[in-house]
Amino acid sequence: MDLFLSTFENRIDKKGRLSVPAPFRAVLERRRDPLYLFKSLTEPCLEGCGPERIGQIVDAIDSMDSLSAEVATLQTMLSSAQEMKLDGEGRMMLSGDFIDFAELEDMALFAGIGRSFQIWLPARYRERETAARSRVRTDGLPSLRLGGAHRPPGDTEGRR
Amino acid sequence: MDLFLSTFENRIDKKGRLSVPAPFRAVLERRRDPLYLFKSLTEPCLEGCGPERIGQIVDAIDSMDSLSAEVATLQTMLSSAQEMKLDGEGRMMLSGDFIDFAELEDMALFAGIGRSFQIWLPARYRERETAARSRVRTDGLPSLRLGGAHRPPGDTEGRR
DNA sequence: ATATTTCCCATGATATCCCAAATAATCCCA
DNA sequence: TGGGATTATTTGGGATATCATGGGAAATAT
Repeated sequence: MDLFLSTFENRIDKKGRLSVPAPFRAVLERRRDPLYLFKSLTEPCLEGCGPERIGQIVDAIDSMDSLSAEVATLQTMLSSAQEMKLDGEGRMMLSGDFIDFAELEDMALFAGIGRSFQIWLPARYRERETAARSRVRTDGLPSLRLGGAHRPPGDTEGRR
Repeated sequence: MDLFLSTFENRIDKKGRLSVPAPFRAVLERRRDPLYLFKSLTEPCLEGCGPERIGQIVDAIDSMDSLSAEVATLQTMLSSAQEMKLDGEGRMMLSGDFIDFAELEDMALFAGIGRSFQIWLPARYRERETAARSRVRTDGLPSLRLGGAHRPPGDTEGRR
């Protein structure tokens, strides 16, 4: 299983170009997948993924009550999604809308989170990471029984 | 079942390379597993493991409410995780982020803890080990029943 | 025609590869 | 059991390749 992991910080040059980290490009190229970006629903960052994840969102919407507010919310994810084309060096151009949404300046931080990744203003990402780590100290670790074949509580079994 | 056991102390050379102890490499090679490192959530050290643990975290995230704080915590783990590529001599390159986080200098101590291992600044690890042992004297042993095996009183611990 | 995007090549920084030296562990025979 | 020889492992350094970045020129759009 190849995943988006680790973080990378790249410069947005004065033409607005941004290199996608080579390891992330490698994941997509191995799968011959194009890259999609969309605005996060929950945080001031962009989300990046391949087409299968977009498909999951579409499927999730199809299975819901089409009149519900949740559907309208999820649809905004899709309507903000763009297929990104990369130049020969693996760079993409971010639209002004994306830059404004994530409040990006001259650096962008890519944070791999498994099947997708996020793009943050570096300072903002670090704040969030610090917050997560201090939460561990107060609330303890998320219940993950490492080592055994355990499932986290709330897992009703068979995903996907 | 082969496990990561014992401790090893290796030098970080001026290029930032660090040999993975041969016995640890042997465990991974037998399983044909790549090595992953990530920043510990609870201590100033790095954690090393195989892909199964990373997969557990990815699956746990998928099965949880994506708005929960726990998910953010687990994402922090993944974002700090890197698949380490080893050179022909079994060395890996530590990123500046890893070195800063664990406050490593020119030596790194590998501590095998079964299914995973940790990487510490040697002096810090020894502090912690001393503290753990003195806790045993003041607080008594943690409750651990090893399949009914008894330890004769005075046995300070099972080193080989 | 002017601005913006895309293509192409150049460059510096850094990671990777490859071979060699130094150190530590193991073996083997007396 | 000792001690020298052999092998495994760690460490070092130079050469090579990869990658992020920058800029000019060509292409496309406004």
